[in-house]
Amino acid sequence: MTTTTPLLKIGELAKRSHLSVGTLRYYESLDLIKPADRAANNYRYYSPETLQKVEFIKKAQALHFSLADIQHILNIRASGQSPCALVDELLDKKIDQLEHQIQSALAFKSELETFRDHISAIPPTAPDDPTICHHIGIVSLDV
Amino acid sequence: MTTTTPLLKIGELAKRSHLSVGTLRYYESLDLIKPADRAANNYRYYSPETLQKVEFIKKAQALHFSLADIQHILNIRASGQSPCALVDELLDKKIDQLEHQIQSALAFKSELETFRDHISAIPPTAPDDPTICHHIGIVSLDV
DNA sequence: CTTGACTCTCTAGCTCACTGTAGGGTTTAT
DNA sequence: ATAAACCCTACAGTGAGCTAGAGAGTCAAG
Repeated sequence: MTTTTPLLKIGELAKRSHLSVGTLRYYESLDLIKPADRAANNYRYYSPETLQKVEFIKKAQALHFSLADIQHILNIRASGQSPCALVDELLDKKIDQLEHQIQSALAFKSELETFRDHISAIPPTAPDDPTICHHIGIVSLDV
Repeated sequence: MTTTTPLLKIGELAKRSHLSVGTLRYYESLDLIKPADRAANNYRYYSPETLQKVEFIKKAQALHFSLADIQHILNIRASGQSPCALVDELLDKKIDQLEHQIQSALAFKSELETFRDHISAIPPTAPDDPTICHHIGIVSLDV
């Protein structure tokens, strides 16, 4: 009693993956997925494993991997190797990037706050003043 | 002894502002600046105040205001009003946005770190494993 | 046999702040 | 007179990840 799992048309795959048909075709254009078959009508027919692949893509995206990263991971896997080392490396990189982002956002935020405090003591630029806005006019970004 | 300050050609303005000629023309396309005159040769001739305006734009950009924001500020100024209130409001908004960014980056970073620690205990996906990469396979982002 | 829901390809558009190129005209210095 | 250096317009391209639309073909149900 072998249940033959049928191939999926793109709409079906879209429904199950909660991605749009357009997105799936876009992924194909990036060689992330490809249909197991193209019937005479030129319709895409996907093997059910494609759903796993798409879920993988979504999970990797949730980790903020780019589609290019994901393509790379998928290529390694397709060549029969384990992509885990790459994944770990990318993960480390992401964490480092986040740390950088956080630090510079913190620094910039405190700069802006200092700036805001500084300008709150300054009256608004008068209409006949040649300056556009003193509040910005004084920016040197060391405040 | 009145020194008549001459009008600037675009290359001169570019040099003094350390912006490219292309950028200045781009700013004109966004109505951020415009030449005081166009001579018979169709060259742009800028009044020296344009340099102040361009410096203003650069300072506002340094505060991470978008060109659309800047255009808005400039329009208010051009209509004879003080844009300072708008500037203050935009500044507050930026600070709030930064705070949000920082918080979500922090949260996401600790999520990634937890995830990394979690997967470091898991062996790499074997080549004959149907999973693409266990390290990502287990992502649910509550880890 | 027709209607509606699907599918296809190809193209363009979105955001943002530019940069680069092609194909011309103008000015300045020698 | 000529060559370098400048100026002009108009359009395409960048990155990321899609979305939307035109125009056409296909399939299943009633």
